[in-house]
Amino acid sequence: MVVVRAPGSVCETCDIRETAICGVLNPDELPRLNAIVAAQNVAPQQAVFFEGDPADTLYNVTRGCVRLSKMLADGRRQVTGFLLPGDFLGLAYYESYAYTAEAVDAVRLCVFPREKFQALLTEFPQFERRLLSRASNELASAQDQLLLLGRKGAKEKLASFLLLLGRRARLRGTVDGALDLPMTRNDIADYIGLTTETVSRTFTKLVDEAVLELPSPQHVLIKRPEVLEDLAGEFH
Amino acid sequence: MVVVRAPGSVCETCDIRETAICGVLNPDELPRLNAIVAAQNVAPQQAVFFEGDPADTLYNVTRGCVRLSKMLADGRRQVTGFLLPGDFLGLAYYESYAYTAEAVDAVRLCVFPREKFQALLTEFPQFERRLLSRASNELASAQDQLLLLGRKGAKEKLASFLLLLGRRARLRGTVDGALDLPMTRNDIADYIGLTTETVSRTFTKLVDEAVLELPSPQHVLIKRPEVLEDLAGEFH
DNA sequence: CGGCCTGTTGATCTGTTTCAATTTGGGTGG
DNA sequence: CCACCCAAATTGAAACAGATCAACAGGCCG
Repeated sequence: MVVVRAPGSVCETCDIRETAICGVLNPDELPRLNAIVAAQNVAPQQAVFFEGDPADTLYNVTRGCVRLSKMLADGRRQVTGFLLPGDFLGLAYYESYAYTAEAVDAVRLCVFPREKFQALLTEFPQFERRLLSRASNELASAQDQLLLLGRKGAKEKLASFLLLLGRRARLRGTVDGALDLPMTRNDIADYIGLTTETVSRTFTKLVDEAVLELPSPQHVLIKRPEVLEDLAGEFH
Repeated sequence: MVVVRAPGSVCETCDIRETAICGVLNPDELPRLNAIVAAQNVAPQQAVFFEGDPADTLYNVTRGCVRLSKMLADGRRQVTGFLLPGDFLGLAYYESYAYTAEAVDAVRLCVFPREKFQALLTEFPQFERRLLSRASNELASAQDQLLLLGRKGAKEKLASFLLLLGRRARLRGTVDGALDLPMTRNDIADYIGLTTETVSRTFTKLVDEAVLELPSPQHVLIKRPEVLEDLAGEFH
């Protein structure tokens, strides 16, 4: 694990600062954060930490995609989330992490030692406020995912997943309708509670129905988003 | 909806104060909380609020069981949680609630107007700290539930559910192994992602295997908790 | 060039749902 | 107090979605 001390200007030039928690700090507070942060690169498929590890570090994803997962004793896996740049990682008010975090592709993280981070929380209340707001958004997303896993069929699950990725991609200014899937079919399957085969079959069904195009397995073009919305079936 | 102004001494005599968020306040801070709280009774099956309602109130459950749920457009329902006395309700940092909250049985709530509650948060930082810690515990539970919904079979799901209730009942000092189920089979089914019939069948299987006894549908005796633990399959 | 990992497709199998019929139990009114 | 009523729970039989098992294609890297 390579941890590099961050140069003094990292935060100022960080292009995801507004979307990350750091965004609540104003220019004269920023150096305080800068002082406790380090950068870390994680290679594809490498773990950031494992479920059960002592939770002594907090992270901010600045590049790449991080996969969160939990395992059953016999090896069945549930992916509980995918983190993208701007996402916060490591909020654990027990002493140990509740899930494993691994890099899907080449990942870069901002690393905060827990003690120092908590000191900053006390110093800057708006920081804690922001964190609570984050946590509560994550809770809402988790509940959407409960609905997906508990009550949706295969097609509905995949549709919801693609829309979710689409929404997040749009926030980060991608070409509308073009989606990049850094994760494998197996990762997707473990996220939406299916098998690789069913995910694959469902993709081909949606292609047959002209809802999607798949120039390559990791590149999706959403041709008829309204059909996906319909399938996702959210009540609004 | 009946909202009763609370008498001056409510909080002092509240028997769930230690387990609720209010527990972080010391005796001289308590009156400040008392000043903004009201009591509310909710009859069985009545809604506290609906998904989408403006989130202008926060609650603390002091008696009974509250069911949280989300619906799909066609009526399929996912129960996202059951709240018991001491549980906090209404943490929503959007303007509207992300789920519906309904009384399972006779429920009593402490009601906090959002504005006033937030003012208290600013005034007592340890209050906000506690809330963040709650949120992060809930997040951890939600992830357990994702694992359950996404990767467990019917028997494993029911086992996990009963163990969860058991753990919570033990915290509140019940006779070990005796469980009360205030919710219906249908509520359970919608919580663990099954149908009423499958829940019922799985109960009878567990009774046949002498893991449980069912003196009545709402009263469970756990005879062999180790079998349930085994079925739940948590990795520890 | 060859091997391997990922993805796709096909055939079969199984756990859970669905549909349908009973049974049980708690609450209500006579 | 008892009989009735209705919702909830249980049980059975049939259907189905998705899993499992298996084969094969394609791209990438050594």
